[in-house]
Amino acid sequence: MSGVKPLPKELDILAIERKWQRLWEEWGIYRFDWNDYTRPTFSIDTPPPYPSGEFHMGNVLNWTYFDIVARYKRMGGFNVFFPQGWDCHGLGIEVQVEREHNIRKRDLPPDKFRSLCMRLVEKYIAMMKEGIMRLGCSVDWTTEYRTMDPDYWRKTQLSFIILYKKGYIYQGTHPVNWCPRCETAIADAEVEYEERDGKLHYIRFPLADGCGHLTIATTRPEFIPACVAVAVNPTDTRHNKYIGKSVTVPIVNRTVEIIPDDAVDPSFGTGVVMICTYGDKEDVRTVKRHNLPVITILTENGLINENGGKYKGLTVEEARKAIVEDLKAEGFLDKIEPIKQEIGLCQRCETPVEILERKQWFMKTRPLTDRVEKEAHEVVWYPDYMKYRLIDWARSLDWDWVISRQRIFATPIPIWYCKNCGETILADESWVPVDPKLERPRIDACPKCGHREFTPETDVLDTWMDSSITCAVHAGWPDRPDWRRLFPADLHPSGVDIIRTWAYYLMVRHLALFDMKPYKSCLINGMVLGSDGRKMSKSLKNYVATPEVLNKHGADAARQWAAAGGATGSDIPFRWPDVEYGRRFLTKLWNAARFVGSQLADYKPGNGGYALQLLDKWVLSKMEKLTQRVTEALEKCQFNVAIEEVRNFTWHVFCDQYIEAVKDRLYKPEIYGEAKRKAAQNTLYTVLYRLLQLLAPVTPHITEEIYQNMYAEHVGAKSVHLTKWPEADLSRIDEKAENEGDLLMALITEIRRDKAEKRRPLNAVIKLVRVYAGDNEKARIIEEGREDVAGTCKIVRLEVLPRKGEGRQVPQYPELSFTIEYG
RNA sequence: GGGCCGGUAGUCUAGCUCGGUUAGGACAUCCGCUUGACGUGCGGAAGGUCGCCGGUUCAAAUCCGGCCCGGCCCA
Repeated sequence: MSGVKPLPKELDILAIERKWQRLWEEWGIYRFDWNDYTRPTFSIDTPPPYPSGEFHMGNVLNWTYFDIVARYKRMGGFNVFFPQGWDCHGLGIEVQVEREHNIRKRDLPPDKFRSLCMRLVEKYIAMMKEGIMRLGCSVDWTTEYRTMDPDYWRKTQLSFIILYKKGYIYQGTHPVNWCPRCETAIADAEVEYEERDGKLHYIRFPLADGCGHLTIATTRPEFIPACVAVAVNPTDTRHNKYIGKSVTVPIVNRTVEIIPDDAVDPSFGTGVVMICTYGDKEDVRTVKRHNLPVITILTENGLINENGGKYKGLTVEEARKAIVEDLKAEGFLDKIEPIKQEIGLCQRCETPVEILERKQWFMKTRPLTDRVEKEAHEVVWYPDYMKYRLIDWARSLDWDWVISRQRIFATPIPIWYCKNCGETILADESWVPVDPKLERPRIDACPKCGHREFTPETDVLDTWMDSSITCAVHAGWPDRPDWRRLFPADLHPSGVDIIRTWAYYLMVRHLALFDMKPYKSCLINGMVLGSDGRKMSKSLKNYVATPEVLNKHGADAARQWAAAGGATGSDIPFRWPDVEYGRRFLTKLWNAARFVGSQLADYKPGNGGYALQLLDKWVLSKMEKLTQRVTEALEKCQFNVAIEEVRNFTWHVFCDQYIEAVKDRLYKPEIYGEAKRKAAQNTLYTVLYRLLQLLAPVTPHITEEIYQNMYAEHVGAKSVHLTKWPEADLSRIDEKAENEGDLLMALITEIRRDKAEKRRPLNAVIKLVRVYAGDNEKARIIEEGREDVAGTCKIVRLEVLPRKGEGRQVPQYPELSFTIEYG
């Protein structure tokens, strides 16, 4: 075996990244090996992203996190399963298709509309896939799937059928969140809240007995036609005398009862509120508690219906204005006050959400809440406190999960109804995938009445019904008999913002389906903020697009930003200086490797014949301790700690201190001897390799490039990413060598400091340094390292005296001092 | 209103679990140096009441209590 070849001077990081991305894929080195039963498996529940068309910096953060885990685990000897899918369905795509083509979903036949959606999704997937690849993620692309494909429908529908049969799914008429623009029900998790300026209206409701009136306060006067009661707090002495009496609702002249309700806040408004069906979620609770009637006054597209009388056909805003005018004219309106109010908005289109009753499909989730809490405690969370996001959310839910949507681009609900008797026909497990709108059930006649005609369920499933079974689907369910080998997933990664959806829905669905938690650990990433500390968004003009970052500094630099930007789980601002620092580190590492390579032309790895010097032992010992710290940090998903440890060691301990200290030894074997030179060569070769391994999960491209040039032949592994993660060699941990080496480094540093203060170049030759070591022991240590000290500082004559003396003190060792005579 | 997270040099951040080095690092700033890997570099310097107030302790950035200010989630 020949010596090590030097690296080229130029580092074209972008070209290197493209090259290795291509070769890794060609070699298929990230494929999961289904036939390997020797290594333990490690499965990652990659969240299939919603194809927005943009692999944004938030995705970069997220994917960097779990790609680091994947690479670390792979090197740790695991058979890593790293799948990648696409969560295609949903309102977002529909809304975009409607905007792009200036149509509404009902303007086209459903399958035409659907194919427009699919075309858009395909375009977006291609763009995002490019982003994942350019980031250098070690995805097993043979696993790629799309939830909009019939094969995935099959799995979603199968899970629906199983849950139906287990009694988790029911159809019912309950109030649900409703987006009047999208014209569909949406779940609690899809409602976002925003504080807006509203108005509080004080309106007189005459008492039915004619003796005066009560003044109610409401932000939604347009709901007066739907008023079914007026409520006061029973402890409110101003109003509780009216409980049981009646008031006349203005405008509609309906008489409603005054009811007691603890939920009324006496300090809000007048302490008298009207209960409408439904102005907000509190109305829903009150109506249920008191068994009040329901008057629906909104149509599915948010207009006032016939129950609104003369206001029929108006929008909510128009109706509000009109009713306020009428109240004013009739003298019922006392005053209007400005107020801050939280209003619910549709997550996808930001339209204010209403509450409507309409027949919907639900999944029972609340009976599982205790179980969810128990299992959440069994999961290992990174960071730990994030488990409470899940638990608190689960506890806060007061409605079951509405899983039907009145949309098109989604998985169909596999249900028909008998045209005669209305019997619900559930698809058989063998029928799926099926679209009831295009196929009839595979039975001759209704089992109940014998009728032969059926109507399809036209509602479709919430997209979260697709994406909340990924842990099982990734593992191979329902097709692989051995799917429980990869279930539960070892790691579920999630953004802090989607714990309430993704982590939660995964948990309830898998518990309901398989009575088992879906993931063993949950890795949380924070949000990416703009450099101004606010959430990154295009409208705030603090937005940075991923391709701009990758084109400028490459994936390895961007990944360092993601890994080092902050503690795991915390929000991370995007900072160009961080990326630039990452880029400079790559250059530094490259140059260090280039230096090492240039010194190893005659070096044969593993040949021995060297005599390790104090500083060699010093750096090797520190390297082993570094290995322990990095391993420990990665085990705990503390990526920022891991990368900072390696970068600081590489830059400062290895490059600035060790390499500088052994240069003279390397250059002048005729003075110091070949064995000592070989010791430095061996140390350089060993430490650099270790650094490459420790860095490989974070900066996979540059470490591969250096590995392939300098180590592959000797080490034998096809890729640095297939080498075995280093275990610290305890026999090399040498406290004595570290302490003694620290003393030498302190002395060298202080001599350099003297040169800096005297305005002399660092390589200025010093005629004489006289060291007063303070005692025999320190004198011995300095004698042992005298060659490296003298060589590094360019000292012609180095005298070491064992006693205390005059001159410049070394701060860490006050009894140690020296005098300098420059030439 | 409730819950959670955070408040450390001009900026960002580590350390806090388990109290004890001179509170570590990056960027920016200042001074020097073209040193046979690297000026995308090297050496050096300056910059901190660790949010505020109390408590525990020989000892608090770290533990406890209260308060103030940001952020997030939920009512």
